[in-house]
Amino acid sequence: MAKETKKSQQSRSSSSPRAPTEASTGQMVLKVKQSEGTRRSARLSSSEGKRAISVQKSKTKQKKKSAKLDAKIPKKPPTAFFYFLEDFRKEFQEQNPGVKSMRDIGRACGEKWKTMAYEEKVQYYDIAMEKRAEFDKAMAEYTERKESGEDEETEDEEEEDWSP
DNA sequence: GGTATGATTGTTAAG
DNA sequence: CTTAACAATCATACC
Repeated sequence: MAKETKKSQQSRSSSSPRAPTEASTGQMVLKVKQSEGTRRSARLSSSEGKRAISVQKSKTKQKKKSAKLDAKIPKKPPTAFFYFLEDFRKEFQEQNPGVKSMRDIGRACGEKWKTMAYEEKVQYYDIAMEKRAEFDKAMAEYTERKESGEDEETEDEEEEDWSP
C-alpha cells in the first residue's frame, strides 16, 4: 500500500506556496519551514520594536465553560500538543504516581515537547491536521449561517426541567 | 456543592 | 500584522 504520509497536504494549501517542487528534490525534506516567518518572527520583531512586549499579560484566563459561551461558534479541536498530552499523561502518571495534577504534567510535557524531534511531533501534527480540516468545514457553515442570519436559532435544546 | 483557577502549547478568528 | 482567546484536564482554592 502506498499510503505513507502524504495526505497531510490536504487541499487547504490552495494558497500555500510550498508544495510543488517537492517532488523534484526527490528527498522528503519534510516541511520544516511551516511558517517560521510569520508569527514567530513577528513576536520577535514586536518585542524588539516595542519595549514591553506582551508577555502574556492576560495571564490566560480562559475557562468558565459553564457559562454558555459556546453559542454557535464551532469548538476548537485539540491541538497536536493536547494529543501528545493524552499519551504523555498516561506515562507520566505511571512514572510519577505521586504527581498532583496536570499542572505538573503540563510543565513536564512542555519541556519535553520542545525537546522532541520534528518527526516525532509530526505524527501528532498529522492528527491535528485532520481535525482542523473538519473544523474548517464547520467554520464555513458557521460563517455562512452567520451571514445568512445569526438571529435565527432553533432553540431546540432548552431542556431545562422536563419534569411533568 | 459548585465554580474558578492554574499550567502547558498550538491553532484560529478577528481587529 | 498583531492580539487575545480557547482547546483538555484535574488538583486545589474559596464560600
